[in-house]
Amino acid sequence: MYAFKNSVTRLSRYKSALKRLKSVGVVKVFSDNLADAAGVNPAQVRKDFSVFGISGNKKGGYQIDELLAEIETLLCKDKVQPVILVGNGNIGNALLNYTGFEKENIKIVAAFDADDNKLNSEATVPIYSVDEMESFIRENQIKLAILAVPALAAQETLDLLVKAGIKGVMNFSPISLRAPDDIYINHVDLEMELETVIFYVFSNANAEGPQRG
Amino acid sequence: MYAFKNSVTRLSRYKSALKRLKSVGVVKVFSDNLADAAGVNPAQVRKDFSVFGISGNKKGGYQIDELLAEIETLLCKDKVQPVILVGNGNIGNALLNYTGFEKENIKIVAAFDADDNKLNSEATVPIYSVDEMESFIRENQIKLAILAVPALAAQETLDLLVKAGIKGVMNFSPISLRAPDDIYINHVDLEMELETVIFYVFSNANAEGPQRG
DNA sequence: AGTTTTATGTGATTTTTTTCACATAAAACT
DNA sequence: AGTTTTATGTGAAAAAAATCACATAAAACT
Repeated sequence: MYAFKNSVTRLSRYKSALKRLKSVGVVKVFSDNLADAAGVNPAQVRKDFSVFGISGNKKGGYQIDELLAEIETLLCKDKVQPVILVGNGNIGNALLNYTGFEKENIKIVAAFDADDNKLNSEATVPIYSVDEMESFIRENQIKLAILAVPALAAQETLDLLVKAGIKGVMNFSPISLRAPDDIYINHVDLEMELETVIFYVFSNANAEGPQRG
Repeated sequence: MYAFKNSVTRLSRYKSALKRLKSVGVVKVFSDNLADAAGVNPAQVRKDFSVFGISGNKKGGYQIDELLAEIETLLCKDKVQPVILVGNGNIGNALLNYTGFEKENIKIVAAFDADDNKLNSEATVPIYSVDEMESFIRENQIKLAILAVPALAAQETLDLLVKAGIKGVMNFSPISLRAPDDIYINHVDLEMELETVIFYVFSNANAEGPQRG
């Protein structure tokens, strides 16, 4: 349903690699440099750029500044993206204090929790009651939410978010959610990610080639 | 390099869906029930099971208990998996207090940090100096690590982990890491995940069908 | 100005992943 | 016991993703 998702995630990875290269003074990259820095195949880099209409200079590679600008435009980094956080538990709170989003022009503008003891409308990022969530979303026309509530509350919270006008969700709740087709949900499942690591470390699924003698 | 990675991550998702179904009293599932609960195609479920040698009953579907047991064996859930956490910052600390791992038989046995002010060998999960990390890994034969250190320290920390015998890493540091082929690294990039959501919400890349008019 | 070099951009190819579709076998029903 | 029903398991087909390979054009060098 969502086309070239891998290309989009790689764009993000290229961006991060480019910033790193830029920070050490590099001005120009070639597809193989960048591929190397991003851990992919050089043809993949060029193909991805082709998909998004990014072009470089024959023989001259890509000017990092220009390339970054094009990628950042594609990733909507030209203005601050306001996001709300729902669920101020363990993970939610870490995300609230996470400095990584800000440098990517993503700002958590408010958090919401069902537990009244956690509310604090005076905090740098105010924490309001979920009862106020729907009106906040509507009034501020928020389109993005980070969902970090317990599994049991996840689906109903999502329904509420969707009803209020949220169009994209990063979901940390350990449950697959249902939403209309025009809502984009990215499920970040920490247990699953770690279990995948465990599988490859302890299974012999990654034994190379055919087993011999 | 790592075969059927998607099948492995789906296994994890099936497990979680099955547990949920079990918790509400369901005893038996069919490939289409499970597919529905896990958000995939029924043929995908059967194909995945086929890959891992899991079989059900012709016409009778799958007994949840048996199925769960088989999946859990595949995912090495028969014993507690000891993991170390490196980097006790914002994200690291949230993971330390995250209750989700424990119910999956994953236990963070120790944490390490470069900042001496954060050390606490008396805590439920002791926090030691990184200087002690290598010997801890060797002595306890730890194979799994969660890496949540700042980008600048990530590669050298990884090198140290690998040298000490770590074979699988869940990496939260916002940088792609280099490691020998026999080390499995799973990169969880929070900015990237959120940027992907932003892309699909604000680009018109997901407009349906060919543009008309 | 002409030649050589070199890295892009993209069709073609290969590989991987997903889905289809149906033969098969077990259960349910008569 | 025989017939029908129904869901598995898997080859075959389709779709998607990654990689190859080369024509092309711009830069560098003579």
